[in-house]
Amino acid sequence: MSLQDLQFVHQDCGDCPIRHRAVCARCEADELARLEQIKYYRSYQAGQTIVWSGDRMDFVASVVSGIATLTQTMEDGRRQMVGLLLPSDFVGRPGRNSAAYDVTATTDVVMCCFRKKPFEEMMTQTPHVAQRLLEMTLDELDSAREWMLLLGRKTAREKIASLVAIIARRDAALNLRRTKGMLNVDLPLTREEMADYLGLTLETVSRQISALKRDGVIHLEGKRHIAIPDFDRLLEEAGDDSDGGMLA
Amino acid sequence: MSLQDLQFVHQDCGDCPIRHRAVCARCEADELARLEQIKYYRSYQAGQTIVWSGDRMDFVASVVSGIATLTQTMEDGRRQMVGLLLPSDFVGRPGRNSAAYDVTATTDVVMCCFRKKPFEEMMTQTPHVAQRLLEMTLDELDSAREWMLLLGRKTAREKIASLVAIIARRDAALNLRRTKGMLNVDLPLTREEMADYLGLTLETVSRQISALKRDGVIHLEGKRHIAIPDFDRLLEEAGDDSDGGMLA
DNA sequence: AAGTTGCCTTGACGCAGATCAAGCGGTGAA
DNA sequence: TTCACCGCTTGATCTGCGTCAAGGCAACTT
Repeated sequence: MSLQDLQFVHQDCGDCPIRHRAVCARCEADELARLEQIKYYRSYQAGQTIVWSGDRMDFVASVVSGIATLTQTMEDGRRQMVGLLLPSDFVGRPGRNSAAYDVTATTDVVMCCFRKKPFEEMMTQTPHVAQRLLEMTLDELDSAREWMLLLGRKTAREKIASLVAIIARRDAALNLRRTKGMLNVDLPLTREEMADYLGLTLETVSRQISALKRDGVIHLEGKRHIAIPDFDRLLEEAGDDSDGGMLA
Repeated sequence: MSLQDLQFVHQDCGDCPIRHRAVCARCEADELARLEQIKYYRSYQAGQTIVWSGDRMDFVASVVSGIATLTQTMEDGRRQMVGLLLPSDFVGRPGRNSAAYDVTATTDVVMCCFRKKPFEEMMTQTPHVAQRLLEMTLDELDSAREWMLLLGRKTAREKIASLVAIIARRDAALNLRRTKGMLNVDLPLTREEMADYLGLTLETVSRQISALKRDGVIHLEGKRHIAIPDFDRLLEEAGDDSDGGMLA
């Protein structure tokens, strides 16, 4: 554990989010020390599969940089994305040792891993970590349930608008970027990945993006960059009843 | 705390599942005592709403008997069920004090409640409870994600078959009922509730149930009772790749 | 006995989104 | 320079499920 690491720890953002979010927030030096001893980093290239569904998984991890996805696949190839992992998101499941879905790196990804056994042991001794993990898991459960509403009941147009809004919100939580009063968003996903996320086909995704553009809800710059002139309008298109306090 | 209660505690099933699942499994008498002091029971009638989305929710609870549902509703009335609470399931969210979805009693329901504040305090002192809760939440997250695959990618027929399989499996975990080699299942939901769960309309639910019956995948006895002659056949119809070890 | 209500089934029809297919622009390799 | 490939767009057509509508059955009320 270098001095550099320690500095990170006592700033409000570290290179290893789990350390920060689970432990550092409370600045418990001994817990930190224990975590430091069992952690290691791994890198993955864009497109690379990190874990296959059903594989033995003997670590838990936290995304340091890049974007990874969780997907489930049916025998005939139908795919559904069930989670999007952004930096600071947690993956892995204490108390189970095989993965339930494929984890794939969408961009180049760096993960901060902890071997599961020692991590679990540490959890039994440091309630803060278990509690923090519980909070994070409950958050994920909430967003999974929001996603169920989207998948089950929203139209294609609403789905696209929701996705853009969600990405904008997540982006904004990190660094809000505005130019000329517009909210700017980079789509980190291909049309096909969006389709897998939204339960649509890539053609429908493309058509609806074009439609939203035509109607002035979003502005397209290139294929992956979106500007949002009016966030409330977007939320209306998404069928959401509130903006979740993002711009409050 | 009555003698009766104590007896339950040291049997392998209590009237209050959280006590059993979170604490009693490890037989920690003092944790139990603390839980006992802050718990109380509440009953709800079939159809009654337990909490409205957005309401202040100052307790967490565990279902003792009956069936409750979690639903989200859009302004225009489109509804999506996002969870089905069977006995022993947990509801409520430590660390947040408003409900994120409607909780409704489908049948008469008895809940074992804990006021949130003291429950949270207790959690900080007793790592077992937080850990058990984490495990339960991770399980819920897994099933939410399985449900996302269903909502996003399965056909109406597959959705119905999946629902029947899931209810059969849950039922079986408690008490497996077979007559003449058949698995018997009572549907605890109306057609409309099934539709809200599966992201369909009640007409489609009805049609697909009829179709599965016509094709011999299920036998209907009355409107709510189903017999399954061949569970593997049902799973095949559901598009699942394994039976999750239920009959192993 | 007749009417009401809740839950369910079935039919006819229309539409949102899937499927099939063609083509475009950018990028990298030969 | 040409070719191939990938990600994307757009058009034409098809289809599964939603929508609208009618009616059946069982339980309950008057």
